[in-house]
This record gives sequence, structure tokens and C-alpha cells, in this order.
Amino acid sequence: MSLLAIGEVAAKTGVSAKTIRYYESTGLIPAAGRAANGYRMYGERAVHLLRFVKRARDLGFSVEKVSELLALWADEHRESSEVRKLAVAHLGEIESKILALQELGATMRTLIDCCHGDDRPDCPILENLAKEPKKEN
Amino acid sequence: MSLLAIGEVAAKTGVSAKTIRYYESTGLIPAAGRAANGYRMYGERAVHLLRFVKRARDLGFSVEKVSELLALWADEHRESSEVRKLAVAHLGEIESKILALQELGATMRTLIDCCHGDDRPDCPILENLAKEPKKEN
DNA sequence: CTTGACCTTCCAGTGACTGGAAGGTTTACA
DNA sequence: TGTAAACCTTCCAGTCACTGGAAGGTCAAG
Repeated sequence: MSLLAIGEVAAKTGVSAKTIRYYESTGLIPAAGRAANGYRMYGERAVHLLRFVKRARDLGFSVEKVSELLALWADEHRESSEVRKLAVAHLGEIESKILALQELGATMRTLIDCCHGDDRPDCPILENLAKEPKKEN
Repeated sequence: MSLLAIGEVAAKTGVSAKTIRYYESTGLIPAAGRAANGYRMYGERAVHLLRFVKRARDLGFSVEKVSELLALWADEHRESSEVRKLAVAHLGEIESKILALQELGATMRTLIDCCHGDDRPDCPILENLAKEPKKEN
């Protein structure tokens, strides 16, 4: 079993060396062993772990959630329902974000559609932004 | 014309006192005048300005973009096409975010759908997260 | 006279890194 | 042998847009 320095692990996992050190400093991943020269050295297990972290981060899980997933991953006796619960909650968050963005997009589109967009100075977009909300003060 | 203290402006605009001070410190809005006791005092114009900022921020414009919009707002001679350009670019960003989130959501849903979610320890979600990408190393 | 709600400034923390300085190590090559 | 590059190390600062909190001044009511 061959050990890898941090740069090779970064290349293999897609997690930058900087970020790997950062993850170690925050305790998300265990501290790496060191070679005689002080370099961090990694085995297969660490590569596997970092790939897991990368994939989960790419899926939008916060580092905190990733930490929970890792604990579940390491636990031989976990119930799959626990993981599922985390995933469902995450999907819910994703879906609300999509909804919020869609509303935003609709408003932006309305604003854009009513702006003539030429060289005249009057602009309905700015006017709308400046409008005060309709509730009384 | 009556002047308002920062708390009243916060209530009228929906921007917290803390955030108003922060905006002033970063130069997004001009420094407020001060009363004899050192309190910041605001007039109608500032309330108007802060409402503009609030609305633009709520629409997802970054503070930097808001700053550009403010400059355009203040400029009597701007062309509406400039504002429109900013708005269109912003809409584009919103739409790509929606797309990215939709892909994420689809992946999450697939993962969830193939997880039995009971008290057994094997979990396809974790297995998928742990899977190494198919490109050779 | 004291209580509580305001206001002030300044410093620190958030999330998740990223950039950069200053320095040690290793490897390749002329 | 020299040296240049490409690694690695630690530590500090910056990002974005605030938010929290400490320590203290001010003001109106009871």
C-alpha cells in the first residue's frame, strides 16, 4: 500500500490541498499521518473519505451535514432511514430554494419586459425598485 | 420635514439599524447627519434610498450590483438600456442557479427513491456517495 | 432615581474556503 | 555543484453581507 502526499490526493479526489488542510483543521476529517519530513501522507482510506466528502458537498450538503453523513457512514449499525431522513430534508431545502428563485426570476422578467431598454433616461426597473411598499407606514 | 432616528428608519424600510450602519461604513449609502447627541438622523430621501436598496437586495442583487443600480438611479442622464443590461444579466444568473439546483434535486430524488429507508444498515445513498467517479485515476 | 429603550463605537464570528507570505524539501537538469 | 521548479509546511488575512455582543452615553416615563 502506497502513501500519497497531499497534492496527489488533491488530484485524485478533486479536493484542493488547501481545502484538505482546512478540513483537517476543523476536524471534519482525521489528522493525516506525517512522513519524516513533516509532509502529510494519505492512504486509500483517506482518498475514499475525501471523495465521499466531495460528492456530498457537490450535492449541496453543508459541511455540517456532511459531518453527520460521515458519522452515519462510519457507523456499521446505522439505519438507512436516518440517512434517508437527512436526504429528504436536504431535497426539501433544494426545492424551496428553487421556488424562491423562480419567483425572483418571474419578478425580474416582468421588470425587464416593461423596460424599453433604449437611450431614454426613464426606466421602469428603477422606478419599481424605488417604489415604496403598499403597506401604510 | 421631520428627521428620524436610525430605529425608526429601520422600521420604515425593513433594513435593520445594524445593517444601515454597515451600509454607511462601506460607503454604499452616504453618511447620515448627526443630531447634537451624536445620533444619526435621516430624512425622507434616506428612507427612499434604503427602500430602494432593500428591494434590490430582496431581488437577489449583490451589494455591489446594488451600488451600480444606485449610481444609475442617481444619474438623470442614464440610458434605460444600461439598467436593463444589468437586470438581464441578473436574470441569467438566477436562471442558471435554478437549473443547477434542479439537477441537484433530481440526483437527490434518485438517491432517495432507491433507499428503502428502514432499520436495515445498508443504504444506497451512502453507497452512492462513497462510489468513486468512473474516470480512471 | 431608576428602569428600560434607545443610541454610540468597536471587535469578533459566521461558512467554506482562498490567497499569499515566509520558509523547508525534493527532484531534475546543466 | 549550483540552481530552479515544484512540492510541502505554518500562519495570517480576506472574501460576502451581515449579525452578535460588550461597554457605555442619552432620553422619557413612572
